[in-house]
Amino acid sequence: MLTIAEENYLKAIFKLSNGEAKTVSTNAISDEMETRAASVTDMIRRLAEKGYVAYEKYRGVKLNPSGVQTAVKVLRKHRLWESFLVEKLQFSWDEVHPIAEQLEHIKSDELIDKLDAFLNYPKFDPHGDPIPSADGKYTLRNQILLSQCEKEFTGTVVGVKEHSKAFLQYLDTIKISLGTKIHIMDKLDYYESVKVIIDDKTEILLNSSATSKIFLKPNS
Amino acid sequence: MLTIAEENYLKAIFKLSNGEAKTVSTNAISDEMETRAASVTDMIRRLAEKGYVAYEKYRGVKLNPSGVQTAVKVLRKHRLWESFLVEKLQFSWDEVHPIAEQLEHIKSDELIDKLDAFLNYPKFDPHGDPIPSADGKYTLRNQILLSQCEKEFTGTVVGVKEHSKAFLQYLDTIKISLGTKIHIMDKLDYYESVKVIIDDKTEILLNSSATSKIFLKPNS
DNA sequence: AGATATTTTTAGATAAGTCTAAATATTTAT
DNA sequence: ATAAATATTTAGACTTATCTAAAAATATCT
Repeated sequence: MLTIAEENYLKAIFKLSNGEAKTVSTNAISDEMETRAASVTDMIRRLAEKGYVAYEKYRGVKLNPSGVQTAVKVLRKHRLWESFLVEKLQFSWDEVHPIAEQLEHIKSDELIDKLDAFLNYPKFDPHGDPIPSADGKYTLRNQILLSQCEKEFTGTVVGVKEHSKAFLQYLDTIKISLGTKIHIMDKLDYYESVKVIIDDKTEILLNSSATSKIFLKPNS
Repeated sequence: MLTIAEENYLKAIFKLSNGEAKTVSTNAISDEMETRAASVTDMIRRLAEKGYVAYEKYRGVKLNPSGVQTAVKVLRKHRLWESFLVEKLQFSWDEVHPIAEQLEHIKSDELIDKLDAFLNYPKFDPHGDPIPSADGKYTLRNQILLSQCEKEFTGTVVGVKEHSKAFLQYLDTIKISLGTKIHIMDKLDYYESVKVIIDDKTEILLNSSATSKIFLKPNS
């Protein structure tokens, strides 16, 4: 049985390899997890012994199938719990991440499947991330970062890349949430700023720290 | 911040001292927690240093107010989660204990209070145990063990003392659950057996291993 | 009260997970 | 292609939570 720390490392490696079996460096993991590189090396050796990752000294680490499976399951749990917190307990989307970080490590397949059913098998969580089904499958949506959209593009917010309270509250204050319609009026050179209209109403200037974290789906 | 192990020790001490500030022995704790006495001594020293318990070498341990408060809070969480699992996720009462043992250690006051509200502030959990409110108060019901009832007594099942799957499934097979009416027809000497009628229908012989674990409330 | 039994504590070990500091390997830049 | 910079690993230490075996304290029994 995996420990919480082991699950968190697998989750981080999965995140850094974008879900694929890409090689990830020790430093990238230590950055992501806010630990020291030496700790990462230790843990990776343990995970390699248990067969969850393929590891070559100085060459980085790659998830094995069992590692991918575990990471996806933790992600499924995290996102289902976030959905529960928002849908059933009236939490706002900026409050749920740290609580779900704890809940995602509860061990019970029956629990997570019943929770899934209780929530009516949601496909996406409150931040727009896809929720893997019990068999580990999930669909990546047709989405594009706001920062990569052209002038005159119109789309709907379907996800965010960062889940920090600060960022999500900023989005709240400028009235951006999942489902918000965004039209790009202009792209400025100044700090890669983008002038947009929100829900056909408010005109606002967004800089790259926002536009690089907002996913849009093209409007039909 | 308390670790899971520390919370579990406080919970065990609370249970053994029947909620009161009674002194508990090292061995009693090691029995309850299925660890060795030496481990208990270690942990108790740590809890004493942090102020949760009063400890005198060779004389046992007693919860301080902060220890009682912590234990009650863990109990509140355990019982609310059990209620959630049964009421909302359709678990049966014999499945929820081990899952709640995990969930009771999730740290978030807001979570537990919102869960309480979502469940509509239940007073008792699926095993009939009282659920402490947010301020730590809870009511002990007027209840008596079946084994201590006289002949001709009639009462309603309001709680069970043991939460193991085996025991609860046994109660299921003999059609005893919370709310079941029980009338005592006779008390036999043989293994302290008791002859009862269940819900005015089924006559059955219960031995002490059952009667010492079933709480009844007198019928009016 | 003294011998024996029981309980509790101490001492030393182990595993997980982390750290710092130093050593080593790899990459980059001239 | 070699020196400098960067990345990674090793070595050794610490904390938490556990264990076993031995020592010490307390309780029990005649």
